[in-house]
Amino acid sequence: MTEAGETVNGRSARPTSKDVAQAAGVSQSTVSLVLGRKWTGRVSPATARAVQETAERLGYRPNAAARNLRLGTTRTVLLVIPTITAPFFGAVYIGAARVAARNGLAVVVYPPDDAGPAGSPFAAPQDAIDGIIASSMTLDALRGFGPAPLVMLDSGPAAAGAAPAVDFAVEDGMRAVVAHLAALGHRRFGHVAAAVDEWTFRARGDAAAAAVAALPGGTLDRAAGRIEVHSAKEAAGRLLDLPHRPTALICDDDLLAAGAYKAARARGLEIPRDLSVTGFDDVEIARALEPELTTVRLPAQELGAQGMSALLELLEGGRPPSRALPGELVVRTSTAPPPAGPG
Amino acid sequence: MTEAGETVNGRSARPTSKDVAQAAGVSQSTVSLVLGRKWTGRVSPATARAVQETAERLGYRPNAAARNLRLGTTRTVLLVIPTITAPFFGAVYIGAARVAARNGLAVVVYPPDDAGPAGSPFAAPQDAIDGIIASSMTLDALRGFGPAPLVMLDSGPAAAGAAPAVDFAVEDGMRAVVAHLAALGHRRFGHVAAAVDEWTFRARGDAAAAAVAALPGGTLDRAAGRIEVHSAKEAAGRLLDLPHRPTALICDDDLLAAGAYKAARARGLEIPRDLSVTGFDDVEIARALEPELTTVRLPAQELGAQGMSALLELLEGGRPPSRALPGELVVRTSTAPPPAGPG
DNA sequence: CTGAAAGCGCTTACAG
DNA sequence: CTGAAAGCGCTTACAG
Repeated sequence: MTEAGETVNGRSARPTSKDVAQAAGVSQSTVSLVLGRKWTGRVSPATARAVQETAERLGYRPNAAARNLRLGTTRTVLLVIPTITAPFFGAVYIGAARVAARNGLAVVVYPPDDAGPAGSPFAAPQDAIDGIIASSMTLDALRGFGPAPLVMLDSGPAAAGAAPAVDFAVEDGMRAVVAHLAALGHRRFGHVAAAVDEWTFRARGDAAAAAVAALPGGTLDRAAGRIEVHSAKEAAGRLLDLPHRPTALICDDDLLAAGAYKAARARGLEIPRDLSVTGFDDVEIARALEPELTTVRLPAQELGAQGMSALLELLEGGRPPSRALPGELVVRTSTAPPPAGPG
Repeated sequence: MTEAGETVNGRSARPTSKDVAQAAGVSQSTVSLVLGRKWTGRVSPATARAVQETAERLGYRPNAAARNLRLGTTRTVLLVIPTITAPFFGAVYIGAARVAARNGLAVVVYPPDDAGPAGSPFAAPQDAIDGIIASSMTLDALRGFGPAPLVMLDSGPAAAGAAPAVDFAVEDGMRAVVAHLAALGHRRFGHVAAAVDEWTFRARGDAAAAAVAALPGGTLDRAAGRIEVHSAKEAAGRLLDLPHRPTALICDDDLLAAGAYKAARARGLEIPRDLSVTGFDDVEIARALEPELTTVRLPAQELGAQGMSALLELLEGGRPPSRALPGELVVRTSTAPPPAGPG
């Protein structure tokens, strides 16, 4: 291993544009022009080729700090997400990072854990960024970040009014869930809600309520839990212990559905024979559950990718339009007609 | 929203140390000294205080690019992991990022998805980093990254020979699993192996084989699958279809165990009555499964944290020792004595 | 105790 | 077509 700062023969191990210039017998500015792809019409093709070859041979890579200082730019953007451990946000990150890298940008994730920016012991990276993409939060939570080009993801119309936004059409997804269950014959629903004050969950809850209300004879009870298996089990249990218990549990999230499975099993209810259960998101756990979970697939990676594209457009002075990405109902084996009988 | 480069009253919106100097009536070097905390004995306390107050009032933050250029440092390190979507690596990231932030370092994750560095379309971020932490890979996979201070995580003794390393004591963990099952009375084991050529999985497999071999009457069959539910189900199924089928399935990973659950259910086997199953890692899915999974908890966050600490030490010229973090057997309800009978 | 100056490695007018 | 020079905003000898 050779350390970055090490010198070989009294010379810096990492060549600069000056070194390339010297080796190629041209001026440093010519090197910069050529490698910055601004040479056509200003440098002869032969010289350009020589410079390129010399740079390649010496393994030259421009110094990012110098470039950033000169240009007043950092080529890095901040991705603000509630948590990186949830597979959903991992996918958002991948989508964003992929588009970013294609455009020579780096993505730094913040905050690195579940602690919010406020009161966080973490150094504030917002000093060295060109823009911000925030997912699944309110504009309010972004106050600590100061002014910077901003794109909001999965944050609803309020955020969309203040910044270019990419959302999911979660209401459509939820309506598809209710329609699917209604078509199977269900009328008594339980909503296992995420106890998280975010637009995306309010929208899911409102859409479920509206869709059930539009159903002749439809009823909906609700219990909220944290997005965590045991809290969800407890919430779902409350619904299942109702005197007139629901025949279908609509969960705001796949992990919540895992908790609903536990609550059902604890009561000797078999899914989907005695109880139908649905999730939302379609993360890996949906297919790990037994029976596999009927859920709404949210294109998380696409969300990140489109968010980054919008930020890129914003950075270039454009006005990217806000948009909504459709979800897709994925019917698996956790849903079936309600049990016949007195229910 | 105000863009970073915007000017107000013909003046750059973001103050520099020169602005602070002018406002405080001192030289720019004094500002730098004071804010860099190198002023004691060189600047009078009164002046220092005045500078600090002025900087605060103007909302001054040093320009990172200028600082990096001058210092030849970037204050960012690369975290190279196989994938960010696996909850395990999310935890590693959090641990590393937490320690990094406490020391004013940023962490950039690479590669942003499952594609390896080789042939990846992603820009190479290794041009602007101070060091690298790589988790769960071979030194070989790091060839593209050139020389940089390096710490290896969860990569075994071969890596530890070349760089400071933090590993898990996975062999101990696997021995604890076998001992636990043996104490329950199991003798016929199946090993659902991860089809991943990494030290950590080879070590798990070898430790399981050795521990079972040391058991009077112990037998071990093996089947490998990708770390993905359906592939795991298929691998576990092969083991369960053996003429003399195992009474316990030892899985290299919790997700593999989820597949084993499916294989068992598909054959009408009830866990743990007819079959015991164990996992490894203790990620969220372990508790989402029904019954909850007996597994080995690997302190992933601690791995990231200790890795970053080691890198910090390395960056300061030290020689951090390699070390191994103990796992912990977590006994839940997926393990029980083997069924009595001809088995 | 304080300031003027050099220089990190780039990009980009500007002059020729 | 090519080069000399300025300057981005810092840190750190150096001079006083």
